[in-house]
Amino acid sequence: MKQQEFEQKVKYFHENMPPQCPILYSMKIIGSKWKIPVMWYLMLNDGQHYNELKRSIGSITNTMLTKSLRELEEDGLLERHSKGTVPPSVTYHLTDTGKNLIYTMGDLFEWGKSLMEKQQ
Amino acid sequence: MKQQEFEQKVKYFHENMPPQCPILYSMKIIGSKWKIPVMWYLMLNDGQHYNELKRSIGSITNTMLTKSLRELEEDGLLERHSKGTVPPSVTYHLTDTGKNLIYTMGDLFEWGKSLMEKQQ
DNA sequence: CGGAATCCTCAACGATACTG
DNA sequence: CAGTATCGTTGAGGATTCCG
Repeated sequence: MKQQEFEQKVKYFHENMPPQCPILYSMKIIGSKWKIPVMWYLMLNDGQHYNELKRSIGSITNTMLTKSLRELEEDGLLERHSKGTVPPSVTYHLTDTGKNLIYTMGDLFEWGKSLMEKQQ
Repeated sequence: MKQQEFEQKVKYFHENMPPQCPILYSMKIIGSKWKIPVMWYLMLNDGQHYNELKRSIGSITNTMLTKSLRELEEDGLLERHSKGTVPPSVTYHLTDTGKNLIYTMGDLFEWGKSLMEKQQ
């Protein structure tokens, strides 16, 4: 990245900044401990059931998985599909907004990866 | 974004995933409350003094500003330049890694912005 | 199977005061 | 000017148990 590109980006940020910072807003939505893992394993295998997802993630508790799913649903990053049967059958699906988020994370993935490699 | 692009990204993530997830790694570095604001105001005006930066951010305490600055320095996102004089004169400067991070946030900025607009 | 309810712990953060 | 030191608070997250 050139200095000039950076300055253009700064200018763009400045001119397009709404009252509340969109980055902080995004971080609030995806910043809690299990949000990224949930989105991640749903990305790898969309439409997983609750317990399937729980096994994929591994160490998450019911409390936190439920809480994360509810919040992500409320923010429109995923959808909950229930069949309403007994026993229950519920699957979770990324929305376009959710997929866009994952896609958006590509650059941060690269940034973190190169920093990891630099630090060891 | 098309479904095909998304799937290519998923494939890429999968094939390039190191033992520890780079996104979680990044979030750990910049996820605490004041990291983004500190980087942000340093981006808007690089080379600010400690108290200048404190006034820019506004509501941050000494404790948290110092802690954030130390950690960001340790992770190589900014540099601390001290003149070693009395009274002290210290300025803070983004490194290339730090500038790259800010630049990288562009997509997340857009994602959050469009979600904000959608939600009200 | 897919959760809900409760209780508990600890670390992040804040408030305040002080200093070379 | 550029921080430290100390203490108090709060809420995110964990552990456990129970339920239709």
